[in-house]
Amino acid sequence: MSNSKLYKGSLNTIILKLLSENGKMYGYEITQKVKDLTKGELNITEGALYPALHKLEAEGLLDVEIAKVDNRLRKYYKLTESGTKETVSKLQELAEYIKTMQNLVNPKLA
Amino acid sequence: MSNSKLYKGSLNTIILKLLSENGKMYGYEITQKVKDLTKGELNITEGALYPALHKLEAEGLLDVEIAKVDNRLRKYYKLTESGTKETVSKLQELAEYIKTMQNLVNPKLA
DNA sequence: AACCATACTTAAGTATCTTATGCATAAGAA
DNA sequence: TTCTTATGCATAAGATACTTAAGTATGGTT
Repeated sequence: MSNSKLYKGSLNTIILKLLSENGKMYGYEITQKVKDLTKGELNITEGALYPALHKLEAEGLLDVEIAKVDNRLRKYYKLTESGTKETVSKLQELAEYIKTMQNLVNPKLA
Repeated sequence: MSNSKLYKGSLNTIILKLLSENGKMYGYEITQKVKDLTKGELNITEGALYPALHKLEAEGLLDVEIAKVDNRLRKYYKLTESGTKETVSKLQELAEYIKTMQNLVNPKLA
């Protein structure tokens, strides 16, 4: 996913947030979007992404819709209702994490 | 370490930064300091901390000094020279990670 | 006497990710 | 026209970082 271990644990948050912004996306599209938005700093590997999508679906946070474009398969994912709630919660967790870490690392601001 | 998976991968950064601030610390002290600074939000478990300290020592980033206080053992850790360098690098990574994630999650600022 | 705080250790299990491989279609370069 | 690259998904094996849990030991509190 990246050379920095810090990204461990943030993949689900990224997926959920992107879906909440873009309505529906397919896996490959997500990898490209992330590469784009981060100017190449963050590259999500397929080996991480697809199992993550399957798990989120199994947990009922995502719905799938299969499409065929140019004779190629695409699996579009979108948030379910509970997926939308989870997105809010994950984003709060991220904000909280960032605040906590800045507090630890930059205690002069505390 | 915490209910949020986001902390996965940031333990080493936390240890190194605390040592760079406080000169030398022992394991138990680190857990208490983190609990303090984060008002209880982040609790580092012993099962995570002690192996991490041993590994950082094995990598040459930390030096150990054993002390006996009140008939109890303490192992004080402090940064080596290369540990100090690594701390700088880890803190840069953290800043970079935060920037990237805010970009992904808050793209209006991009 | 029982419990909690201090202090360190380590083993077993889990989760997340990397690395690698595989399948399949299409477009572009050599 | 053959080879590479891009598109698109899937999954198994291994690495890593953590959780959970148990163990050892001292000392203060109820």
